[in-house]
Amino acid sequence: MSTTPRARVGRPRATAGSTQLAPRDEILDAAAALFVENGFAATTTRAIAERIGIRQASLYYHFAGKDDILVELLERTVRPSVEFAKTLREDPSLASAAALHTLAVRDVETLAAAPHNIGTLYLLPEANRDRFDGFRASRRELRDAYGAFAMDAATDALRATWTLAELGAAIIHLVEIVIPLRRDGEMIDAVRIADACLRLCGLDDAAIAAATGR
Amino acid sequence: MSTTPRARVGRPRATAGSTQLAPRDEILDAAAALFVENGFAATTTRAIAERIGIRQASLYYHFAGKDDILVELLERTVRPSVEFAKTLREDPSLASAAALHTLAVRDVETLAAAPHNIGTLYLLPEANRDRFDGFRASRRELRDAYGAFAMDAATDALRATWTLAELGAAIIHLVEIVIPLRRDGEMIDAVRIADACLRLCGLDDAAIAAATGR
DNA sequence: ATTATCTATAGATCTATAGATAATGC
DNA sequence: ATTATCTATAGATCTATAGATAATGC
Repeated sequence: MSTTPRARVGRPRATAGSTQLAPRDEILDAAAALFVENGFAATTTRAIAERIGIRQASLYYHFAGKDDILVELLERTVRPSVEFAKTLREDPSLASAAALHTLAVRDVETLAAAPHNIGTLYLLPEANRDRFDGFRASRRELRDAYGAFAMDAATDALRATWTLAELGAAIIHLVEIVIPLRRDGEMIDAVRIADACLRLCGLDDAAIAAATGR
Repeated sequence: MSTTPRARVGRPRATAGSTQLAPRDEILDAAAALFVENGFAATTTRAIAERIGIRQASLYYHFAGKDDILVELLERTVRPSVEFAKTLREDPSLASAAALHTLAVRDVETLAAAPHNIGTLYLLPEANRDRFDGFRASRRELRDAYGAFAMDAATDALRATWTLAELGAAIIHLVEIVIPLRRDGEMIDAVRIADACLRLCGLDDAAIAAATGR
């Protein structure tokens, strides 16, 4: 019943560890776990390689450098959210408050389910370096999507005192509370966090219930 | 009018930079700025020393190792909050909701005003290492103080579904949203964040107004 | 004598490159 | 021929220690 393990092209690894993933994905997975656990600078290329059973130098066949591994991890993690936000913006039947709530729930659930609590990478000091400005641009895009929904949903009083970028930043960080909470092993409730996002916009319980169809 | 600069004990520095701070505090300040900017592992002892105009090896007269600098920074940053929480708990005239709000406002303001946005150190992956368990214990103490106030102030429905530690963790992370917001240059409003902490406990606007005497 | 610095350096890394090698593909 | 690994290593660090030195304190 077992499928014959198809031999791979290229010189075999010294330690034959069977894996289903493509080598590049193995590296990304191992690096993610280690970056989250120890940080970027403290994670050596040797540690990444050892975790998947290859030699340190072999990493460089798949990535030009250690930075490039983090670049790809950050991009892969943020991109689905940006794209989901885009589809929500294009739905004319969806009120802003409902869109904001939907986006927040989706993001919280994604962050809560992602392997290795990979959202932690957003909090690394290195993620703010210029080298990773592709990621930072995506992040700004997501922030502004949150901000646009929020400004539209917010009460007049709030709209007069917050900018779109400020409100977006506050909400995105509220959503990302799930990251440290998960690290601490605490309970996560996507709807409760999404509700809090709407409260931040000045909506009361009745307005939240109306916006979310409860 | 200028006070005569009093000569210091010990061999003079190669580059005479005038400073008011004790050398130990100079080191802590420089290290804080660099740890926040680049992270712990990426900050070299040489970079810290250069920032204050001493040789790399001279750091070791004041600290046994790089870790000990971070230990002291973390402890110094969290301790005032823990102590303030303790004084609030000992005040019998203060309702829990009011105490929670007061503590949150104070913490947000402290984090917002601290040099170098030093609260960022809490987010470093290294801060979770065993080596820094003194800090982590202080942090748990603060979390549980928040949790105790919050559980006491919360609605029955909430008390039935959250543990003290969970609610404390959620609130402390909500307070600490100020750290990334400040890094991004966004506006900070301590009262708004403290209000959100009470909303997280299920209090409505009227209850929040009552608790904070508005 | 004490203090706070300095110079010099050992020993342990760490990243990335060069070039060899052992598979499969055609 | 192509692919994906391996071995070996250069060059650049980085932390921490040893011991000298230049001030003040008594």
